[in-house]
Amino acid sequence: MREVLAQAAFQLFLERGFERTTVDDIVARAGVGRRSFFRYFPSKEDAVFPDHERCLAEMTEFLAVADDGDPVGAVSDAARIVLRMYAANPEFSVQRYRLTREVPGLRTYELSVVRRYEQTLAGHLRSRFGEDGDGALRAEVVAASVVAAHNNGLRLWLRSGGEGDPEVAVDHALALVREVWGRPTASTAPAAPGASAVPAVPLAVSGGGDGDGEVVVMVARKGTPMWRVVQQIEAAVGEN
Amino acid sequence: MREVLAQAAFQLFLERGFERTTVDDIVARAGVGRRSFFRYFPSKEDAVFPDHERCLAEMTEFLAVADDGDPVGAVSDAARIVLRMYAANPEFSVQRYRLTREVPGLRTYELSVVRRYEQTLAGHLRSRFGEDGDGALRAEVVAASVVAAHNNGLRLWLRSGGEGDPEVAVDHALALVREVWGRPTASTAPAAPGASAVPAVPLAVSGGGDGDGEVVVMVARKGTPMWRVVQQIEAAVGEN
DNA sequence: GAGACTATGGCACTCAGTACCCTCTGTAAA
DNA sequence: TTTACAGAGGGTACTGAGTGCCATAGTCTC
Repeated sequence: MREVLAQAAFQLFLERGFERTTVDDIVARAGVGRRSFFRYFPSKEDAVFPDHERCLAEMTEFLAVADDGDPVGAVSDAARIVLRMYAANPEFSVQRYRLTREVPGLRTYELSVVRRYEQTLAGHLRSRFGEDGDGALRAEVVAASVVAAHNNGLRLWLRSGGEGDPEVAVDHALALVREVWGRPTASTAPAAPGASAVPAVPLAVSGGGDGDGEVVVMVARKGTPMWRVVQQIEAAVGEN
Repeated sequence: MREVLAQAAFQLFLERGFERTTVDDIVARAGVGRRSFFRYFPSKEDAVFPDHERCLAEMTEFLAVADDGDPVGAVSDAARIVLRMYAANPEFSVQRYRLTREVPGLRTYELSVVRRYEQTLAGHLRSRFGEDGDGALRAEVVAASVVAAHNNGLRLWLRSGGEGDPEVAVDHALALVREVWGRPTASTAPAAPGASAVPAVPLAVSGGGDGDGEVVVMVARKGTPMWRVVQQIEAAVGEN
């Protein structure tokens, strides 16, 4: 029923445009009563994004059981859930993308959906980073970065007409975020030449009198990726 | 006229709530015809944010003449224009914030406004970073980060009831973004204790045979803020 | 078969937003 | 002084989204 309505609605949106299609048109084609439409979709816009609710639930569930050791990695993987939803129906996704670009109401609606994803990610990061200090701030900025990177890669694929693998563009975009915000794991971070062969060796040397006067000497090859340097220093200096 | 309508609308929204106030109520209180309302505001929501259009124009103008040497700094300063608009009317801003939090329709509307700011910032960054390669990607991620940081600081101030100076929270939030995405300048970066007294001393020592085999030794006091460490290393290792 | 529960349809209503046309006022040309 | 014009505001009627309420039909339970 829900499926029938969503398909009828989408067909009509493509044929006549979103605004020139009334709910009466939709229910007429679907062969159901008008009242039933609003039982399945709270608004006309919802019929265009019938699967986001499910996807959001999936993301929430994923994050609930996610590995705690790498929060940024976890939210990046969570973002990939959305990507896979789009990739599961390339043709539909591309058509919807073109439709959404044209209709201001749909663009606004999509913003609210994206915002819910972002808040879900931010909530997870906040619980890991801690509410105090800059925890909440970092959580929101990282979540926004992940969403922006994901959407950049996704749009690249959508604009191409859904050709090829969208994962490559999104992986690349997310990697850029992780380079600055999080510790990449071996599975997703590109192996940097030299970095694994001659890893940076943090070496703490007791210097002055008080604890805060300690001096850290860090050695790295020139060409070592910045994330790797930061990773090592943070481990030695201790998050400050 | 526009002002009269906006004030009448806002009064009623506070008294009865946004959804329980009709446009007829507003024009009745303002003493004008219903048709006039929609001449000045395209929608009921617009009456809640009467100054964003002007603010967006101001931001666009600012970026057009902004210093090109520090794009991230320029968009951060551009974001502060929005902050100052809020800070100019603390009472109004706080009341509107509380109203917006309660009404889903207003939240969605605000998202679309924020999105336009973000795209303005991203457009400026894109023109500086270049469209090719990761330029567009970086532009969008940085713009999203700046907006998220700005909004975090702004919301902190709004939740406090508009007490004190909102600039401090926003400056701090934006500084965090600049620590990872841009080079902080002396004026915006907080002076870290110890960092200025005993600055990190990057020291490049030629190591292996080829240029890539060079080794960088970096010395810093324990307690040095991470952004300062990264800043020094980047200067020595050279952006990689 | 009575009662309860669920899915669906129908009807009437509110209200945002728009199209069209009206009046009024001020201004400038003849 | 009259006429022509323009622009601000007002009025009316309409479309269409979304909601509340009730009726109906199928289904399950006891």
